Amino acid sequence: MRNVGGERRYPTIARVRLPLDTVLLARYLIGKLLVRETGNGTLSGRIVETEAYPIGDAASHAHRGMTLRNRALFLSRGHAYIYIAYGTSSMVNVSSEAVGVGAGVLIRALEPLDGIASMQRNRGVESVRDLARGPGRLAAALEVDRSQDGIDLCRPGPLRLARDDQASPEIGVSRRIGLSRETERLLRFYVRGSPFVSGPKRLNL
DNA sequence: AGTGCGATTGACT
DNA sequence: GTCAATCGCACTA
Repeated sequence: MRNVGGERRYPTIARVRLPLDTVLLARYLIGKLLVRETGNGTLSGRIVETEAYPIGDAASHAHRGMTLRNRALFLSRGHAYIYIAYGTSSMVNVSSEAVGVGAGVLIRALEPLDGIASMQRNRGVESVRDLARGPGRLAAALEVDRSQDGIDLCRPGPLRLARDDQASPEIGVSRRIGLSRETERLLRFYVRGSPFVSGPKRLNL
């Protein structure tokens, strides 16, 4: 979506447009845009991979109740929950239910759009394909960390969601990645055929 | 105050 | 394909 000046526009997504269900939201977010405004300009990417962590899911950080770390999961749908995994990688999630209900959608990969040169600098990597292929990588590329935890992604600000008027991509479904206590439910969604999707090949068919 | 564990990544065989 | 680095945080006492 570009205007005549060639600059991409990022229309925000009203909260009421977000599905009121974690799994539906995970699917809905495929093809939408994640936009990061920094002092040095705009960084953005198309969401090509998500995972749902719904109500009652034993693997969800919200499963054992609200804590200092996970409280953003209990905000109304469309707020950022950001945490650090393995001491080094920040993970970007979207809260996905009503206020007081803990659930979220993990954004696992982006197709880089604007600010690619900045992302390459942030990641120390040239390959555009590898800039945001993986949850920790995309956070590093977009300069996202715990200081954006709790931000409303449905309002203008340093981190937000945006629409993109493109043909709806073909969405694939698989089990989730990287969980030790694996559930059998199909809670991972991705753009079929996209080179920007993470995960083993057999899960991306 | 101490312990154990990851919703990962990058380096390596 | 394997494997270890790394540290914030929840949990136990």
